[in-house]
Amino acid sequence: MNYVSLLKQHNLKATPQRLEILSIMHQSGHIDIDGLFSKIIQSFPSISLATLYKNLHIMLNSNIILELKLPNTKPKYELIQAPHAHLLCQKCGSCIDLSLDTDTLIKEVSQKSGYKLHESTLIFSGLCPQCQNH
Amino acid sequence: MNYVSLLKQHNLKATPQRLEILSIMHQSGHIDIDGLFSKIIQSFPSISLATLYKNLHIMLNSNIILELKLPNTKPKYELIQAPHAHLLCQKCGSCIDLSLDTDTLIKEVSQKSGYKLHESTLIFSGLCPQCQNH
DNA sequence: TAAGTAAAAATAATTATTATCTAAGCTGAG
DNA sequence: CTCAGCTTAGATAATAATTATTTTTACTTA
Ligand SMILES: [Mn+2]
Ligand SMILES: [Mn+2]
Ligand SMILES: [Zn+2]
Ligand SMILES: [Zn+2]
Repeated sequence: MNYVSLLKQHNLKATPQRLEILSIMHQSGHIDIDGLFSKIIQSFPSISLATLYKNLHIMLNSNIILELKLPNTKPKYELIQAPHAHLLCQKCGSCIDLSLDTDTLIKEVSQKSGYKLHESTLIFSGLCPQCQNH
Repeated sequence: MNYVSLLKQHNLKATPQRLEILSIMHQSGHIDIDGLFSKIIQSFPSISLATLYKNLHIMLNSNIILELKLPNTKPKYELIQAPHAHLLCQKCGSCIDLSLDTDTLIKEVSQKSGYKLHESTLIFSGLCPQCQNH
């Protein structure tokens, strides 16, 4: 994926810092502000949390990334892809994607409730396969 | 419901402040820290946010109440009842309960993923019936 | 090149949350 | 009943998290 054009599509300058944020997110999948900071500071030693927050907000508003509010932790950020659910391990703290047919679920709930629904946040918490053997 | 015995069941003292917190939550359904504070201060003018946070944490740990992390707002708190999903209106900000068979959903996801799941957070966002007519 | 713009950097300010300390209230042993 | 022990509210301070402001740098283009 070409992040330069992704940013330009949203009328945002493709600065090296922003490209690195997106690249880190691509590698990490789901990452919180501190994880992001400790990684990006390696290539941009002078960057500050303020710059990071600023860029996260800008990219959130442009719908390039999304913010995942999870129980018991700081919010995590990820690149926007197809809508999906999340699996959380309460022991090791891992968070992984779960492809799930959110569309039909949303339609069902829309009918049932009378709401005109646009999005869903579906988080399932428990023990991942590894953590079950301990 | 008798909040005195509810608290005692969890080995917590049934102080007037805690009882009032629970009573406000019962009336309000879903309420954030500021809403809670502005209500409770009417009956307990000397209470502070610190006391409020302290008691929320205690009751969260005892599983008397739960914390709902919603997009774009401060977390809301509610009494623990049967597991359910939530409907969020992006226009008026309302948050209401949606009874939904979370059990079968959890079972499906457990099978599919290999996780041993204990709980789910299901939030649907969109427009409530009222807000659709504007 | 000079002007205009957008973003990074540096810093300050604000807000949100947690920690510490003291005093008050309840409880149960003697 | 009374005192010691324990829990909590209240008061306050400290920390953490986020946002705002200002200055500097870099890029674009006329
Ligand atoms: Mn994801
Ligand atoms: Mn609810
Ligand atoms: Zn795990
Ligand atoms: Zn509405």
